[in-house]
Amino acid sequence: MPRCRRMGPPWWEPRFREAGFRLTMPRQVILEVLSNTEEHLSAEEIYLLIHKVYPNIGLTTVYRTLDLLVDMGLVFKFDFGDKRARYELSQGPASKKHHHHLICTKCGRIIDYTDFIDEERELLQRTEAGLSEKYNFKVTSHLIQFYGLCDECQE
Amino acid sequence: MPRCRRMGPPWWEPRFREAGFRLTMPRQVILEVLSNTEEHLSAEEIYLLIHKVYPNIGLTTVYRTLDLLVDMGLVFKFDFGDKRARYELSQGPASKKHHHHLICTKCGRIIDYTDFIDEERELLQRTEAGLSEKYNFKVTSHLIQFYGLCDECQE
DNA sequence: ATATTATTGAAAGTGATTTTCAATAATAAG
DNA sequence: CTTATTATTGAAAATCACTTTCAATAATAT
Repeated sequence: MPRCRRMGPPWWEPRFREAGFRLTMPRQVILEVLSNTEEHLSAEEIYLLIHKVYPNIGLTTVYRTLDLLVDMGLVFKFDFGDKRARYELSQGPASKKHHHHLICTKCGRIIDYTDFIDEERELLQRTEAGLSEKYNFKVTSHLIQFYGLCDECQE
Repeated sequence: MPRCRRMGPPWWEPRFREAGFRLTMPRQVILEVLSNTEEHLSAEEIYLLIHKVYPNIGLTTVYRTLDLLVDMGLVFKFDFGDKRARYELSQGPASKKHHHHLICTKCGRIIDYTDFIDEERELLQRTEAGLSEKYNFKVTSHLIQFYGLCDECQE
C-alpha cells in the first residue's frame, strides 16, 4: 500500500519564510531527496541523485544548501568516519524518530536504533543539567555513537 | 611541588615489544609530547612542538605514528568538528581518567569532564547489551560528546 | 659482517569541501 | 511594471588535512 503523502506545503516552508531565506528549486529538491530516503546520504550522493533529473544543479550548490539547512536546524550532519559528511533530515514523516547510530567499523554499515532512547534521554538530561551547573556550559546538542561489528562482519 | 616522575621505562614500552613494533625516537618523542600535555593536540600541532627540538622528524611520520598508536590502542583520535583530528593518550599518569568532552561551538574550547561517567557507563553497558542482542551488533567502542556554549561564550 | 625487514622524510598526490566571481533569479522600491 | 537591490547559483580554481610513493636509512635477524 503506497504511503499516504500529504499534499499541503512541506513543513520546512514556514521555516524558510521566518528565516527570510528563499525557498528555491535546488533547496526544495534537496529537501525532497532527504525527505524520501532512509539512507545517510553524502553531499555527492545527493548531487548524483538529483543530477539525473536536474542536471543544472551544481555540486557547489548542494554543499552550500546543506550547510544552510544544517544552520537552520532542518538537517543534521554526521561524521561516520568515512571522510565524507552525511546528512539526515532533523524531522520528517512520523516514521523518523529521534535515533542514534551503530557504525560497523568493518563494512561501514550504519544502523539507526531508537531502542533505549528513553533511558538515554533521561540520563542525558541529568548529565546536561549537572554539566551546566558545574561548568556553566549550556548544552545545545549531543552526539552518541556506538562502533563495532555488525551482524555480517562478525567472522 | 613538581610532579613525581617515575624513572622506569614508560608504560607503552612493553606494548611495543609485544606488538613487535620498533620503539624508535620519533615514536617515543610523540608519546612523550602526548604524555605531557593537557591539550587535545592535532597532528600538525604535535609536529610543530617537536620540530623545535627534532627538526628532522617529518610531518608524515607524525601522521603515520599517530595512526599506528591509534591502531595499537595507545591513543584516541577525536573529531571535534574543526576539520583536523585531535589526539589523546588512552591511558597515562593517574590524573587522566576516562572522560568525555564538552565542545563549545562558538570558540571551539574543549572541556574534559569525568563527572557522571559512572552513571553513563552503567547506561552504556545496558544499552550495548541490548543493542548487541537486538541487532547482533558487537559494540567495541562508543563516542559521547556534548555541544553547546562555554562559560565565556554565553554573551 | 651481511641480509632482511621496518621505518623514515621529502615531494607529489588525493579528495572532500570552499572560495571566487561573474551571471542569474527573486524580491523591493519607485 | 520597470528598475534597483540583494540573494542565489554554478563552473572553475583553490584549500587543506591527510596519504601515497619511493629511495634512503636504521634496526634486527642471520
